[in-house]
Amino acid sequence: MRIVYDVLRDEILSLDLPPGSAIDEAGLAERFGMSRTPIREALVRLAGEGLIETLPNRSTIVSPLDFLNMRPYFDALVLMYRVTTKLAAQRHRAADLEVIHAWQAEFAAAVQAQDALAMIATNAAFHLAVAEAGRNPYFTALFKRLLDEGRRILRLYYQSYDDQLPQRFVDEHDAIIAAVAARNGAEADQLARVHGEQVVDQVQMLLAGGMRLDLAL
Amino acid sequence: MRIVYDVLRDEILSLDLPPGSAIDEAGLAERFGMSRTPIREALVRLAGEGLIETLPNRSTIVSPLDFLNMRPYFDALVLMYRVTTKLAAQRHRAADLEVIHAWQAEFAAAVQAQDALAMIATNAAFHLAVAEAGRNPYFTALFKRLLDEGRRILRLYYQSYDDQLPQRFVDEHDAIIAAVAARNGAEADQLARVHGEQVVDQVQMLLAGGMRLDLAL
DNA sequence: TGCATTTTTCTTGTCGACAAGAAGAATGCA
DNA sequence: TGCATTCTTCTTGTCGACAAGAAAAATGCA
Repeated sequence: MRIVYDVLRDEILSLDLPPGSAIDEAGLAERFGMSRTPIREALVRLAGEGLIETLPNRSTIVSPLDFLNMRPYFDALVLMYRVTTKLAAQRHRAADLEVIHAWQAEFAAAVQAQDALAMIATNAAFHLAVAEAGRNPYFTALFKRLLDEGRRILRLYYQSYDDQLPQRFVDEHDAIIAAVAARNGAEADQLARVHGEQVVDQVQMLLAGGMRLDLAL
Repeated sequence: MRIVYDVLRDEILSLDLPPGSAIDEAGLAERFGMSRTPIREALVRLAGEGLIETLPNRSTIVSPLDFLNMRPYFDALVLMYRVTTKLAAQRHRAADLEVIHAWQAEFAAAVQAQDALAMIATNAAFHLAVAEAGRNPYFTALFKRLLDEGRRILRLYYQSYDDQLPQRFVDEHDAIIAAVAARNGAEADQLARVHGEQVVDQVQMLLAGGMRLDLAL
């Protein structure tokens, strides 16, 4: 059922269900007050998105986070930052900008309030709104998946600022909005690249250092 | 069950199940000699990949092909051609080149034999092998999905050559292999771009023209 | 006691049957 | 006859129970 899928997905992405933990169908069935059949359908969907891994005839577990080879993840993330922003500059319509502005306002508010969880959510929503304006469902879908996967990783990132994200990020978002509004694809691309690489560098520095402790979330 | 998923997937991509046609669970259950439960699981997986669309409490149909807005599809395809080839140049290992060479040989043979279906399959396998050498599962997954989706579209393309693909494509593959082997990322990127855009231009010419007839496949 | 083998016990995978919901057919009324 | 409403019929969604398979426990033998 839809509900089961949504709840489990959120619990996985928020690390309520820690990576590697086992998933018990019968238990979930009891918890949600329904039969195992709809539970299994939700699990199949989650497996399709790579959020859980199902060992045949054996247990199914929440997909582990692989902190060793994150290079591919970051490469993909930065490229999607770039391409979706560039496309937004080229293909956006007036109404799109309103949505983007709205999310940027919420993001700024979250930064102001030093609310880490809200920052993660609104930042993702901001960039997704930009991606939507680019009108390429293939890129948007991959980007969404990367941002979701990132919810499990980026949390470390925000913690490195002690729940305090620099104002600079808000400014960069504003610059991106300006480039998109001006339909300047090259500029939008460049800004998105810098914006993305900044996140990546920071997280990699964290991982290179002794940030192992936080993984026990 | 795995088998059902594979068979249905192939029938959809090969247009044996035409876009828009209805899918009957009970019928499939009888055909595969099993209960509806495993059938449904296969359908959920297919829906997750966008190959079928399921109207709640109503019928489920094979996803229609949208020939009007294919721009996003082509944009994504060309970008994935480029980025996977470039990464292959940067990250491949010796063993990867052997696999790539093997598929290129099969592709050349298919062109020689003027076997359109084999061309489609081996061309996709060739580019996927290149993508695998790039070692970015996010890009590879999207690329695979685009190539699969392309099996339903590209067929038109190959028909435009009357099942006779120019030798030029084989040569371009060779050039790509050379750039990858030389670890020349920029060159690989450029070659992949031209290669991809060529396919796109050709298909778009077909669609602009009166190629509507073939859609009744 | 140590190891191989059997048995038990879970978990997952599959089944047949029933419930729910929607589209279309049939009916009744003006 | 035309239209709204009820009823039928089909398809999908869910259920509880059973089958299959794997890990763990127990047993037997040296």
